[in-house]
Amino acid sequence: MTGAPGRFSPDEVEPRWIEAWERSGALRADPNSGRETYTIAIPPPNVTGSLHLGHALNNTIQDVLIRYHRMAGKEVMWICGTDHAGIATQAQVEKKLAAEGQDRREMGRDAFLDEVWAWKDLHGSNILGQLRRMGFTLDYSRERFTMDAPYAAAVVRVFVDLYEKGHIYRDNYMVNWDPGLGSAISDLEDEEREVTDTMVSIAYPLTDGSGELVVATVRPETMLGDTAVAVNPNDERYAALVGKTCTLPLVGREIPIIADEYVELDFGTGALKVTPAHDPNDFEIGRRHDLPVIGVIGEDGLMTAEAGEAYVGLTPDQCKKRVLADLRELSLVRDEKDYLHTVPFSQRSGVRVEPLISLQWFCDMTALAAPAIAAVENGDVKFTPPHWGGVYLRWMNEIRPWCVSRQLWWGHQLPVWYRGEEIYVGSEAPAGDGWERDPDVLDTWFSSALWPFATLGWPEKTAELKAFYPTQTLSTARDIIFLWVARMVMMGIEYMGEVPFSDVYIHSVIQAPDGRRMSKSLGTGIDPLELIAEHGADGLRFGMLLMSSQQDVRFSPEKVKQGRQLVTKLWNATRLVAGRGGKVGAATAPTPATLGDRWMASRVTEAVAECDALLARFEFSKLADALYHLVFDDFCDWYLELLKADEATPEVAGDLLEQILALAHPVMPFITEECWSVLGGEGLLLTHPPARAGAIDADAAAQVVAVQEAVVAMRAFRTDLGIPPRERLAVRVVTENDVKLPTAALGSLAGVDLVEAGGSDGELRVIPISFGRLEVFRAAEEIDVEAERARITREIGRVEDELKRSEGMLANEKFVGRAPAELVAAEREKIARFAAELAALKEQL
RNA sequence: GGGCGGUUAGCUCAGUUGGUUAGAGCACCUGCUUUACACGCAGGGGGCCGACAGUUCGAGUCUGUCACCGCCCACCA
Repeated sequence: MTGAPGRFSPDEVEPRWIEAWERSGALRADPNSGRETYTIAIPPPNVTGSLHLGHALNNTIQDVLIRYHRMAGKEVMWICGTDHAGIATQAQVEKKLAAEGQDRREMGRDAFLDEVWAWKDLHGSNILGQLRRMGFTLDYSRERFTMDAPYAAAVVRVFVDLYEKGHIYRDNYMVNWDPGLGSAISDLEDEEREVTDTMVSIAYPLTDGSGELVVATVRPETMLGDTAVAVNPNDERYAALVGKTCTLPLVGREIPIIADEYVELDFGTGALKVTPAHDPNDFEIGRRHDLPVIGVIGEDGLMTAEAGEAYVGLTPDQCKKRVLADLRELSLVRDEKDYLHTVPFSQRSGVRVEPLISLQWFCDMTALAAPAIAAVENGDVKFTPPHWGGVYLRWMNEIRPWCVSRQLWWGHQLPVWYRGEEIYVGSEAPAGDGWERDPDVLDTWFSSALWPFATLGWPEKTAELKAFYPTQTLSTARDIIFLWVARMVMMGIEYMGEVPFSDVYIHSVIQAPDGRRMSKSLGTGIDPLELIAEHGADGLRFGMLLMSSQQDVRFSPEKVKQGRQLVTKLWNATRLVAGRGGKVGAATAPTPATLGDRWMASRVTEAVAECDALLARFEFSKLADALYHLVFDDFCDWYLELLKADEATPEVAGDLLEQILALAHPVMPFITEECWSVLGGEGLLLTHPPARAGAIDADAAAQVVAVQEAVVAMRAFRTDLGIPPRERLAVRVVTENDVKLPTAALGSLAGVDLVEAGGSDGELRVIPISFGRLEVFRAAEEIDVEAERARITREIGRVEDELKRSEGMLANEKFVGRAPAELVAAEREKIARFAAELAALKEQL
């Protein structure tokens, strides 16, 4: 045994079992076993990342499912691996280089990529080590990485294929440009922040000298790229101006005044300056009216030569000030006021997103989306909780082209070559001289989208692919439903002809205890490794499950502590059972003979059914709660007390504990494995058959419930009257309605001596119970009259309240007339019982 | 602006198809060195279930309105 008496040291015990599980070979999936398979593909963590609470929760959920199905005899495969995480990883390495005074542009692409690979080799095993420490039984022997050669080949193949099918194309389009990163980012990678800008009204003189048109803008610097002014076609104020031109101040360009429905009549001045190069809406207006596109902000985030000599090279902010000063000098500023609005910032670099027109590669998603929409509508893919299916469908039904190119170096370089105006897309460089490969790489999510089948060897027809695709369950947080889940469904259907998973479980997001998001940068992060050090991996796993929910929850360390306490409890229960000769691994289940054994066996049966049902519905917090109460309340508080009183047998106790350990193993693999071995278990609980469900023994259950009620009533009686727990009391049991009260059990659990009628000395006190009464005989001098009066008075008050409530209900004619008859009858019965109790109580006063 | 989720004990959360007496853990109070466990055992206090209105014999549960919190989508310059 390990640790001080009553304690259990996870730090000493847990690492041993991790080794044993891996050594056993049970984590390696066998595609040829012929057994029914159960597969989960892990959401691949960032290769250089480290474990956070999101991983702890999500992977605990997956490990519970994996272990549960493994014990159930399935061939399980938990696909293991990591993601190259283009932007995040590149940023980490660039930061490190910057600290050393280096810059990737100076060192060149090849040297930089060498650095990233070196970084990956150094930090790449970190997170997998941490996942191991949590006890997660991934198939580590088949670890995959999204940049491994075979995986990369699959990525290229898909890109080329989508290009050949006409879904992938190159286009000038407005993208979210991240000037900090120097790359386009997808519209899923920005976030809104509130900003107070100045809304400026600027007068644009009409070219014919007949007046001016005042436009309102928060970005005066972009006026340098204006190619029109738009008004609403129904705006009577400006109707006469449509078709005329005005002269763009500072630039002198003559630009048309056009009518477009997009312009709001009642916002600003009702006249909108149109800058197709720098605003998504203006870009659309420009396309509709065939306006020229003049880019005045470059990909470096600075003003271009197109902005004019006076402004080139300035930042947009500097330019804004200069433009405003120049306009004021010309007396063209008509109004300035503060304006609070939200604008997009890059989640990646934190810099304000600059909408720019840029030549990028896109993937049209409409064709791919159609079957993926159907798959959710017809239930091939089922979301839990279900409303996320609706969220998925709303997004899919309005899906937009996906900008798949990123101006990064770390990632899958586009399989695209250029020679002059020629474009070649293929897995190898085309023949001939002068071809240059596109330097851009693919959005990381492009490769992630292939995860469920590329990890299994696709496009080769591997045994693994045949055995383990499609997978069964995908567990993830909601923030990547669009980025990842939807795209996996689309790609899975396109390339495998089948959805990649049948269930998507969306778990809650764990917030910081104060309700803010958990993040390192906010300082609200909590390190799972510290929690493991303090409470063990089992405690953390249990705590995370208890916190898991359908809604977001705040992290509460008490839940982890609760898990730790359950670990300790199991450990101590095991010591007791082992100390009395209980063992596991009986060839045939011992027959429960005593009442205690029969009852507990029945309870275990119920618990097994309950846990099966909860797992099938992904109700993990209820699963953890059910295990907790099974162990604490039923097994320890009642059953082991019955065992001590010889109302249960060690043989059965060992067997029932075995079932409980098997039931709890998916949740708390370490402690259950340890207890199992202490109790003489052969082999590993890891591959043990699941907890056995026997029969429900209603008779035993009824008797134990009766004992429990009587024991609790006795204990309360003692407490109220200040009778020490050790003082034996003489009690006579009187039951009604043929209820059999197992008196031996009652005597030992309540610490009383049972006596027969009339034979006892002392004063009689009556404790009412639902099926009769307990009569307590005590010597007059031992009775604390004050305490007794207080107790009885309190009881009378309680019963009177009940009586009043019941009578009130029955006095209501409508209730009696319309409520179901059995409810009314039940209420009448209650009245009779309360009245009898009340009378008995009053007699004692 | 649209959509989704939430608001239950001091704290973190459960509450099945509406049934009248709303649960758990932690925290709190009172006992207890009961021979597995003080990371324990026993007993106990604590809630007008966000507000208002409605449906119903009966509402934490159903309907509507409102308030506040969170998230997603769209992004009126």
